[in-house]
Amino acid sequence: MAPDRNRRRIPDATVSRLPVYLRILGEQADEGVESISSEGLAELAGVNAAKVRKDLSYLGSYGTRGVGYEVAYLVYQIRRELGLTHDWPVVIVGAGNLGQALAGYGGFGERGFPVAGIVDIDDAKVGTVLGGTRVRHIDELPQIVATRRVNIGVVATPGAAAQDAADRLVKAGVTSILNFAPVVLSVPRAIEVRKVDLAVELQILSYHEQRRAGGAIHAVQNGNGRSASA
Amino acid sequence: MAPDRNRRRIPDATVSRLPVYLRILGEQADEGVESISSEGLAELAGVNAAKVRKDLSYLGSYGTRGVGYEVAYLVYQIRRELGLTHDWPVVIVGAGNLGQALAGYGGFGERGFPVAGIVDIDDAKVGTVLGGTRVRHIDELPQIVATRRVNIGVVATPGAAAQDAADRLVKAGVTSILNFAPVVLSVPRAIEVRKVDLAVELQILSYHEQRRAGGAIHAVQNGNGRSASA
DNA sequence: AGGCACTCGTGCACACGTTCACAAAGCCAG
DNA sequence: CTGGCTTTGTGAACGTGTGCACGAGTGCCT
Repeated sequence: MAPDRNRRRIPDATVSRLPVYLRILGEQADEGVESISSEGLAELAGVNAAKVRKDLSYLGSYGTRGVGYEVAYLVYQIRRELGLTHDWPVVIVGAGNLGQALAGYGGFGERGFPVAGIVDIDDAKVGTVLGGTRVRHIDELPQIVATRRVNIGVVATPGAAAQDAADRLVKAGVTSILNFAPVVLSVPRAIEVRKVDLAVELQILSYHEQRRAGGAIHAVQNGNGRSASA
Repeated sequence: MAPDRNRRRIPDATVSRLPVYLRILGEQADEGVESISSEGLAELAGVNAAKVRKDLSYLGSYGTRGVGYEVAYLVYQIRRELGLTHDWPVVIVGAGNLGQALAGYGGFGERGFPVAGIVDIDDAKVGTVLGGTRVRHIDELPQIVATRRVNIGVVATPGAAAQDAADRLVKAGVTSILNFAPVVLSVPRAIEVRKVDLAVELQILSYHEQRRAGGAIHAVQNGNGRSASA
């Protein structure tokens, strides 16, 4: 059999960095770079070189000592591990401000996540066209999920409607959800949920600003010493 | 002096959960709930009760044993700790799909982060009105930041323009940045950067989907056992 | 062929975060 | 006032993630 089949579990922290490496490697490939060292990649990703090596070691030993990593091969391996060897169509629930922006944003399809459909509960919105996709009624959700083989749903509704949206997605057969609504979704254990909450992000920044202002006499004034920040 | 002035450092993990508690407590207050236990709050936030207690203990001892926490007081304390006692105006760079959605989304101002301005480098977009705010040219950024006392900038440009946007924000005097562009920003150490990357989130979901499909014979079929997921 | 410079892969120690478990503290009933 | 019930606050154990430091390969140059 193959040396080791994919039974190794990759730590969450690593999984969340692999997409960053992948994007950078893609850019490097476009620029004609064929080989890259852990230190070079680390610099571009804004992380520690040892971390890069450890992260990549979970995929297997795909580097060459004394040389570095072959960019194209590494791209292939990361894509394979992340399941990006084929497209994952997504369905968007909610055609408000955010849903429209998401549907209109081309970057989705380009990166392997084509919008299979966008639905809303409001009849006034149904029928309008967003980014080449016609808004359909939420009752058509099961059909869209089934015929387009959708596994990933995006909740882009107001908070009050989010749990209902999630329930419908789950019932329709979706197994992963990306939630933009500011609520904690309650779903069966087997469903993977990730949350993006703008208010939370801003409040975290607010905490640091407040701390800066309220506390230290040694208010950080030193302008320089650049550091890459994820 | 006061028992202990705010010189305790709150762990990052806790800071990122406080906004969630805050929102839930606000909702509870609106429903007339006056007191809540760590277990009740934990349930609503989808976390462990011990974690809630430890998180809240970093703010001080604001609970009452045998009873729980007084909702209104806790709201006040969390808001104070997060620096939400006053508004933090934000400036948005980039009036594309995302920038428009952010400006149009009312929830920003409501939560204490009014949009002080939105700028773009494209003259064609300057002058259009989004969510009550007129788009101005990016050259006006320093003026907006100065006159409106803006500390927080939002980068909503395409990837290629993001570093320039960040540079301009920093030069204008912004000290925190929320970055939606899929690039690692290089900024002075003193600047706090948080990143929101949709492609990364989707790719993480893809990883789990791929794992589900490729691996286990014991494909998780058990429909129930609800769990709250952040 | 041998030595040297370079870079990966990883064992190990440390830091951070989570969870358990329990004493301390408050409330209430009788 | 006492005893019992509830819930907080936190010490301690555990698990996960990070970063150093170094052995082990690899390629290049002489």
